[in-house]
Amino acid sequence: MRVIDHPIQGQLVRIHIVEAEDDLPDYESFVLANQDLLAHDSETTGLDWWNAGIGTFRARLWQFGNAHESFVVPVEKGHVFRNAVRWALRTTRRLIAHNGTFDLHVAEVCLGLPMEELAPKSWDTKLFAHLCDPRPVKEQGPGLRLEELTKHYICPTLADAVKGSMAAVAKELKVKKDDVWPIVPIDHYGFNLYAGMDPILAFRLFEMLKPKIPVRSRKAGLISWEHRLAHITAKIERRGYLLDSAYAQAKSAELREQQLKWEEVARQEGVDNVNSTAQIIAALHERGIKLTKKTKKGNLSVDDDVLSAVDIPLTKAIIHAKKAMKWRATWFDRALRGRDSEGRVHASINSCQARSARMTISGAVPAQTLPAGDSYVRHCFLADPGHVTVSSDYGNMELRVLAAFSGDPTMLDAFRRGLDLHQITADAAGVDRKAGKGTNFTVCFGGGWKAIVEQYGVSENEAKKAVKAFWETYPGVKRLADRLQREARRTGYIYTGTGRRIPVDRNRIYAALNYFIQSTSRDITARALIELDRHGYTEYVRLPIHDELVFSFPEDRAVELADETARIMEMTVRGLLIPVDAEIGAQSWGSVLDLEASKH
DNA sequence: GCACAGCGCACC
DNA sequence: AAACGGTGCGCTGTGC
Repeated sequence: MRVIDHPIQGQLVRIHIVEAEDDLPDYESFVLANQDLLAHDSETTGLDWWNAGIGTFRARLWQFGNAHESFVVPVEKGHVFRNAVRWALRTTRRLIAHNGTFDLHVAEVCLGLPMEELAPKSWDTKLFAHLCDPRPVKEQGPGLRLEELTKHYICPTLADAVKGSMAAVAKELKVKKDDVWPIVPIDHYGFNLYAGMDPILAFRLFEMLKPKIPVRSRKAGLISWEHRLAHITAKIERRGYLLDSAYAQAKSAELREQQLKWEEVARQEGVDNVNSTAQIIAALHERGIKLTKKTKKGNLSVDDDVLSAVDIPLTKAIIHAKKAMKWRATWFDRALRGRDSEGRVHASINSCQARSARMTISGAVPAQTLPAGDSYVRHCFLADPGHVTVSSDYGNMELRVLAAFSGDPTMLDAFRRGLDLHQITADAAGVDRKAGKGTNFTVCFGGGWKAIVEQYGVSENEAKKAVKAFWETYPGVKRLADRLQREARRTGYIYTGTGRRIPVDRNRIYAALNYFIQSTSRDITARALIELDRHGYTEYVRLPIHDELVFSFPEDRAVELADETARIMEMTVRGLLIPVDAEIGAQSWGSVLDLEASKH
């Protein structure tokens, strides 16, 4: 057994490195003495846990610890060590981990411990951190990553030292940071320090964060609620989504051809690299074209809007080449790269991520950003063999949430009687429906007339009229917005109906209404996932996308299952129904879009 | 050679 | 008085 003593704010903590079987009795004593509550973490060769079966992914170390002491076990050294870890995970009554969903995947595929066994007794410090303060570092928050939280809540220098230790290892081994994990020697000091410190920090964070969770959030049961949700999204990740590899490969090749063709045109027109804004600006200036639109940082912008307005072969070539590249790389190639041995792709679902607690979905299926306008990309995602895709979405979710919580009579009446809310806004302002719709959405986002002009191409005059009319037509919304802004100004926070506390920046008080609407909507979708899980439907869920759930149902029961799940998803909020519409497609996700399009 | 900021763009 | 909210990712160019 090797020992590393390392200071945390002047106090030494001890990391025990298990090297041989002889070291296991001490480790076992430690686990037994701490079996009521232990933090754990795993170090692996990468993040692609779904490749454990084909041997390209494996667990290397597993660590257990409390606030003062940890043990690092070399699971890759053989079954004796794997068994020792499996035993500890089973014996411990309560497990703490940071972003523990990942470790649950690893425990399942590398140790054969079902997620269903460990999840109910697991606490995730990332969820605790989010309930305390969801803001990322770049928005003056503590962040949600372990290093960031360590820096904010425990010790800034320690966070840098631990993070730096792996950076130093990468440098020493002359590889990129991301490539160090599979090759770093199992007994490397920096690696062991990094690994052994993790559970100690997670344990301390847990102790630190638990009392900081707002009383209202705790009383509302948000802690267990978020954990249940995280375990459901982990099961969705585990199931994965069947990829139509032949289709994806064909489309990737097709787009590559288009990309090369248009890049060649751009080259002949004087732009070697279509992704270089600098080259594009230079080429346009050479042609005497004046650019005026600026980026956020004040530089000249050459986005799609700007380029589309200049009708010459060069801009056309740039637009087409960039789009072909983006679609190929971001959708098809990414999905193909992420396939497991059965041709399925596994999204990474952060169940509680944005300031509003909205989920984010990244990795091989960036579900939330797949092109929605046409079915070209979504065709590559398939329901299981013999299944069909069903997409169930909430109708006007955010506006209904706004109506329900504001209690505004006009808005409530419109939804109850099935009237056209966008037209109501439009009529009140004396503008067309497009401007009315733009106003309804933009106000929900906290925007003003300028934003409506920008995004919906409405005239300045009309936009101003529409915003004024909005607030006059829906006085209940005004009252809700005012109340939330007052609360935010007074306390720095708003609370949602589910007991969630959301920080509101002083210089963006107007965002309070949007945070409320967005977060409440997220919680309605989250509630649906929890209820569906309770009824045993999670195996059919492929993805949650804000106000929509995508299912794979057996074809012969699709109608029945679509209906049952839609009824479970539906929710009445303060007397107003948030309805769900289930669209049944063929096997591919894209087919749902095609069928919808053919109806209209 | 790598990390990071900035940009542009896909979505709700 | 007015105020556009929330994301992830591929690429370039810059700075270390």
